[in-house]
Parts: sequence; C-alpha cells; structure tokens
Amino acid sequence: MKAVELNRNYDPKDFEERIYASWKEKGEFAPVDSDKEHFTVVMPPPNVTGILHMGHALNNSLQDIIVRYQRMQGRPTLWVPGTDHAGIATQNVVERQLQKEGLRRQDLGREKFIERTWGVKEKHHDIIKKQLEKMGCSCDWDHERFTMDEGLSRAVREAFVTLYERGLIYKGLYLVNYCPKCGTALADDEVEYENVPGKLYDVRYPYADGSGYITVATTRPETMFGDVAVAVNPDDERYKDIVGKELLLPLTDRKIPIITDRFVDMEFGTGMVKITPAHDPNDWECGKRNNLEAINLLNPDGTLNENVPEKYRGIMAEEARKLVVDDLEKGGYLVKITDHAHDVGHCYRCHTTVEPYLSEQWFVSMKSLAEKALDAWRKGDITFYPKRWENTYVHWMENIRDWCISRQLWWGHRIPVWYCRECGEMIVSRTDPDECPKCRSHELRQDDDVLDTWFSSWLWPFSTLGWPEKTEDLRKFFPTDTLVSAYDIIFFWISRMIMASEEFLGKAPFHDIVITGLVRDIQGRKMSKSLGNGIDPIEVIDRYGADAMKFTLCYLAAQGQDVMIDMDSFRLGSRFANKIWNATRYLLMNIEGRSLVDIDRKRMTVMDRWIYSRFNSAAKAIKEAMAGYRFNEAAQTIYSFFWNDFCDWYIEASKGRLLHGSDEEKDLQVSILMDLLEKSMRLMHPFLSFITEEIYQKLPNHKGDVITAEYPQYDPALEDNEADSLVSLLQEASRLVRAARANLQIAPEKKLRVVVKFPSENRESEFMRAESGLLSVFMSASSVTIDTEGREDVKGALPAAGPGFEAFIFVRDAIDVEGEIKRLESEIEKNSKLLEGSEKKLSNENFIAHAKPEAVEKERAKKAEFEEKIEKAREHIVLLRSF
RNA sequence: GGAGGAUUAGCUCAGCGGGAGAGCGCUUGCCUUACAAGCAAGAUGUCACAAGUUCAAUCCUUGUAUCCUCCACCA
Repeated sequence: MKAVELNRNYDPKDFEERIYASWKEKGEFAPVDSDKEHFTVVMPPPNVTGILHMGHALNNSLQDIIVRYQRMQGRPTLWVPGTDHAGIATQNVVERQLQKEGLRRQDLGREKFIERTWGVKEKHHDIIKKQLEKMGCSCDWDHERFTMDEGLSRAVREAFVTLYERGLIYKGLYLVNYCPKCGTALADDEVEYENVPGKLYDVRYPYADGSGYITVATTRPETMFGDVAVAVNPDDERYKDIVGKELLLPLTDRKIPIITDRFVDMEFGTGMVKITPAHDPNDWECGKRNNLEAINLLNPDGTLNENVPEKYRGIMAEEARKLVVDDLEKGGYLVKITDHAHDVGHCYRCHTTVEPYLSEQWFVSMKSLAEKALDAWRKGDITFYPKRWENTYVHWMENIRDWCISRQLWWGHRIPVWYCRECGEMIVSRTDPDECPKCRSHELRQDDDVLDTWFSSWLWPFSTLGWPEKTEDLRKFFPTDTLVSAYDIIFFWISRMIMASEEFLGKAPFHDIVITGLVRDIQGRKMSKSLGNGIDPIEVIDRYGADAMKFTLCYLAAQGQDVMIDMDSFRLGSRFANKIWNATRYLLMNIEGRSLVDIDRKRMTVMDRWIYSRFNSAAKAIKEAMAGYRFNEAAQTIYSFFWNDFCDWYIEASKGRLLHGSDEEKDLQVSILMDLLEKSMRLMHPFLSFITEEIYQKLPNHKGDVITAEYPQYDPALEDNEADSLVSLLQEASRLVRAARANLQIAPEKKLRVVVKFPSENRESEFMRAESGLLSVFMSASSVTIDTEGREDVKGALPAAGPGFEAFIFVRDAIDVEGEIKRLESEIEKNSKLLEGSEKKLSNENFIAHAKPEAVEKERAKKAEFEEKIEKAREHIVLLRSF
C-alpha cells in the first residue's frame, strides 16, 4: 500500500461542502429499497421569516444523528424537510418592509401583497435550505414541502371541510384575543402574559336616584363606556340592600343596574366589579350568564369607536385612558389611584398588548379531538422523552379550549367558505365553487380571513406524504417514528399534530417524542434577537466546522435540559475533530509498503483483544443511549473510546510493533489499525458526519461511502473480560510509575530500571512479563523486570503499591526522601479513613445479614485492599528512611 | 393558586442505592517522529439545608431555602 497524506491541519472548509454535494448527488439521503422496517422523521418546519438560530441547529443536529444512525442500520430512512409560511410573522416582515417605503398593505391590495410575500418566502427559504445543507442535514430534499404549496393547501381544505362536516368547526361572535398591531385575532396560546406595573383606579358610580354612590376598582377606566352593570357577590352581606338599584355611568347619561354574580371576589377591592362584557373575558362570561348586552368600544386598529363619547373617538385605548382619568377627576368621580402590578397579555409575534375583542371568528371544537389524543397516550402509542412532559401534555388536553382558527390576515390559507351575495347562503367546499347551490347565483364571495398557521402545520406528518391522496409515500412512511422538538411548541404543534392524526387517519403521527431543551447563553438567558446574545450557527460552522457544532451540541444535550453555550463552547467538538484528524494522519502515514492481511484472532495480543473489547463495549453503550435518546451519553462514549482508549493507549502501544516488528507483525498491526479506524469511522459517523466521510474515503479498506455503510453492532460474544482486566492492570502500573516520577520531578529522558514483584506466578504476572517492553515505554523505564519469586534485590529502590503487585523504581540519585515520606503518610491517613468506614460496615451484623452477598464480598475485598495499601506505605516509609 | 425543573470542583455540566466524575480553567513537567487544538502528572467538593426510609443515600420519601420554566387567575 501507498501512504496517504492528510493535510497537516484539520480544516473542515476543505471538504465539508464537497462531501455534502457528493452525498446529495448520489441520492444517499433518499430511503433505500429494503425489506427492513421504514424509519421516518419529519423536520419541524422552520418559519420562512428569517434565518436559522441555535435552537434550529440543536434540533436538526439531533434529528440528523437519529436519521443517520437508523439509515446505517439498513432501514429505508426518510427525513422530510420543509418550511412553514408562518402567517403573522411573515406578514409582519413584509409590512415592516412596506412601512420603510411609506406604504401600508392596503396600498398594494391583497393580490400584490401576497405576491410580494411569496418573494420574501423564496428568499428566506433559500437561505434556510443553504443553512441546513451547511449543517450537514441528511434530509431528503426531493421530499421537501412548504405549508402553502399545492398539495398541502389541498390537505388544509380537506381538513377544514371534513371537520366542518363532522360538526367540529363553527363560526360565531365571540370575545377573542386580538392584536391591534397585527390586526388579527389570536388563539389563546398565542398570548404571552407578562407582569407589568399598572394602576388601579377607584371610581365612584353615583346612584341614579342621587342617593349617594358606590366605588368600583378598575385597571382600565377607558373601558367604562362599555359597562353594562356592576356586580357584587350574592353572599356579600354588605351589599344585600343595593342589589337591583340603578347607577348612573359617569361621563355618560346611561343607567346600569347592580347585579349579583358568583365570580366576584368579596375580598378584592370594594367587592364590586364593573361589568364590561366586550372587553374582559370574565365579564364576557358574566354577561352571558346574566343576559347582558356587550358593547364593543374598539375599532380593529385599537382606537375607540362610535360607542364612546365623541371626544374620545379615534384615540388609541391607552391614550384615551389618560383623558378619561382626567375627566373622572374633574367630575369628582376619582377616589384614588394605587399601584397595581398585573399580568397583561402580549402578542407572541409582535409583543403588542393584546385586547379582548368582540368579533366574528371561526373555531374548532376541541373536546372530542383531545379525547382521542388522550386515548393515544393512554394506550401507550406515544412516549415522551423525557417522560415528565407527558404531564404537561395530559394537563393541556384535559383542559382544552376551543381553538380560534381565523386570522384577519392576507398571508395564509384562505378559509374555504363562500357566501352568496344573492341569497346569503354559506358554502363550505373542497373546491372553489362558481355557483350557489341554493339560488344558482354566480355572485359568490370568499371569506376574507385566512387560517391560523398551525392549522396547516398540525397536518405536517401526513400532509407532507401526500394526504389526502392515498399515496405510496403515505402508505410506506406513515406513521412516522420520532419527532424532535423543543418544549415551547408542545401546545402549538405537537399536541395538535396528535389530534389531527388521530382524527383524520386514526393513528398517532409518531411514537417517540423527543423534547429538547432550549439553547441559552452562558448566563442562562434565552437567545433572542432583541438581547443580541444569539450565536449564529453559520458563524460557528465558519469558525469550527459543522462537525464540531453538531458534536458539541450533542455532547451537551442532556435529556431535555437547557443547553447553555457561548462561542468558545464549540472548541470541545473542534478539538475532538482535530484529534480524529491527526490520529488518522499518523496511521495513514504508516501504511507505506505494508499490505492488509487477515486478522486472525489467535494471533492477537492481549492489547489487540482489549481494544476490540473496548470497541464492542462502546457499540453497546451507544446502542443503549440511542434507544433512550440520551445523546450526551452516546457522544461521551465516542469521545472517551476514541481519545482515551484508542489514541492514548492503543495507538501508543502499537508504535513499538509498527516501528520495530517483523514484516509479518507490521502487516498484522497495520491491518488491525486500519480495521479499527474503519470501524470507528462508522461508529462515529452519525455524530461527526463530514470528517468521518472524508477519512473513510481515504482508508485502504473502505467500501462505498460511510453514510450508507453498516453501523457497528454490539456482539456479546466479543466481550473479553480477561483482556479488560489485564490491560487495566497494565495501565495502573504505568500510572503508578509515571506518578512517582512526576512527584519526584524526574526528567522524562532519564530512563530508570523498574522491578515489578508479584507474590507468585499467575495470569497477571505472565501478561506483564509478556508486555514488559510495552511497560518500559509507558513507564519510560530502561527495563522492566517481572519478579514472582522474590529474587530481585530492590534495596534503595522507590516502592509503589498496586493491586496484587509492587513496583520498585530505581531512583537512587533523583529523589526527595522527605517529600516522598510526606506523600506516603497522607496516603496512610486517607486509606485509614476508608478502612475505618469499611470495618464499620463489616462489623455491622445487619449489613452482613441484609446486603447482597456480592456487596459483602466486595466490601471484604476493599477492606483487604485498604489494609494492604496502609501496610505497604508503612513499609515504604521504613525503606525510604533507610536510604 | 397548580405543575415541572434546577441546586455536585473556580465555570459549564454528567452521574438511573454500594469506594465523588468529565470538559474547560488552574499548577507542574515535557515541542516524547500524528496532534502544543498535544502528552504526562496533579490540586480543588459539608454532592443547597433538615428529617425520614434502608445494612447502606449525591441518588428514594417528606419538608425548607434559593433560582428558573409552564399553566390558571388577577375588577
């Protein structure tokens, strides 16, 4: 074989882009034809509003790991990518652009506006796709979808009409959350509550008969024009007599009654509440109970309308508040103003204060949908990782409220409902009608509103596969397997996908739900644009490479815990990739002139058997970690196997045979090293995809591409406890001598003679003798002698005790006797404490009686070990004093 | 008000009932023929606090404290 030369420096820029293009070109992201069980993941579609952030990087890194892992198991694996039209968010982006040009969307008109929005969508989509490619996501681009493409739009209509036919969609006048800035209704869960300092105003409402007044408290005096009553608790003794009396609403000439309602808290304020059904959810309910009128005071833009006195009309609610308070004070109605912090709802997209707003909206009746989704969980069809999120899921499902799905926007799926201008007939249809079925008129008008974005994303796991058509994809790939998502969209998305799948296909859309943490900065703050503390994934890739990013995120992603990072965090992955690169560089330098031979297990040394055993254990650990989605454990396993076991011990151990062995030995050694390297690339590929592919292609023993190679399987038959324990003995002996040398500051170039004494000939001593050359290297000894008969004179040598042996280092010239004695004394102290604990345990009759026999046996062994260590240390001190 | 999470080395965090761990940082010595982004050796801990269960608790139970989420309510 010819040596292969790798660049001296690991530089991911040299190959990441090239390799991605080659995977894509060869179609290696597409599911293979095979009898094995399919494996499907749908990517949570990023919004086409912007570029990907670190949360996306985490999410997609984990998906990529799962997908590559499954693909290498030989399963036909499909990862469906796509993007979300993100109604409100995208419309906001375009409106902001327009604003800069001094325009409103109305100036363009609906059609032009949508056209322009498609342009923005295209631009952002291209950026997002490029980013996913840079990250190395192995999703099947031939299956890419967009929530507003033709097929998905058909799915949305199908879903809407089907639900309507099942009586699960209705329209009506309700009090909904409304964002005046976005100009649209919001669903309950699209409102974010924030505690803000506010004021509580105590206002006098005089009796209509002039016999005095009562006092009510309000945080929003400007809504008083919508008051239709004042309520007290029916049990409130204080107000028994005034119930039914009339009040004169200040600043107006309207009269309102005093009524009773259970919801009034007698303890709060004066125990009297003004009832404004059109502007407060509680009042709305109260109004319904008491058949009260609801007076809407707001225009869609958040200004006050014609139902308020003229001087306040056309003014934003918050501005009007000052005027009203002022006028109340002038009129002598204002009693006092107190500070009052309370939670105020904000729009989750633009953060404007949300107004309760009375309007005609479309709703999905959720109760029956939620019941099916709960059943899916009860039957065990879905499992959350970590499991605790199931509480959240169940709680939400059990307390579900109807879903407001209409949005007063232009960007989105237009509601498939038409109205006849002639006879007023309402037509709900899968296809655009051109005739009224009742009066045959052609004068039809489609509903102006569009659907909530989530009304298309909740269909994602099956709409992307072709539903409602009965496609081959749907048959093969649905239900999907694993969904990876952050916890902030369990309600918005995950729960609803389960409901939709159960409702339309009668199955859960996936069986495993992996909930990741959120990515935070090093101070634990959520990464956000406004804080400017975000880390751009592309910048990370430019600096450290995609592999470093993926591996680091994986290493830090412990079971749904939030991930705190800064730019420097990625050095972890970068250093590891660099290590892999350099180890490979070294090994490939050494294949010059060698040839690959069969690896005969009978010709293996204990070290060889050991490293194969370690590899096998690593495969087992990864298998178990991946089965429970414990990504960090998998990453740690890889890291310590490759770096600590393979590089630090095995490659170091192999150097002797590689440099000084016979041709035959060299061939065998190279063959083993190449075999291990090849297997390691396969083992590591899901976690470090680019570098493993780049290296794999250069290996003399590679077949095809690593992305489609077989994943190394754990084989119980390959467990080799003997090799494991022998090598750990060798490691311990090496560490002992190294530590002694370091403590005594003996220069590495100074080679010292070492004698290792065993009480008698045994397997361990035999192994150590066979590997004494290796020991010399690890101990930087001039020679290592194994003595089992007490023949060697070790007078004047520094002793060090190990398990079952004693090492003696001939250091006559170069030691600090007093320092060494001190160290030994502290060791005696430490071991005495341990011994004490051990003795206490063993003298405890309960322990002997109740503990598992192995535990007792282990404790006895420990005690013996402590005793031995103490005794040896004492002897060694005596020895040292005799120097 | 309800639910959940966190509290372990200077920092970020693993640890899933039997002798306290990793990475980074720090100290010391080494440019040992792949890697100084490296190698070797170290130091550093009331495992938040208190009680309980257990032969045995960082781990299980209960309570307390501090911090963080989410849900509900707030005239």
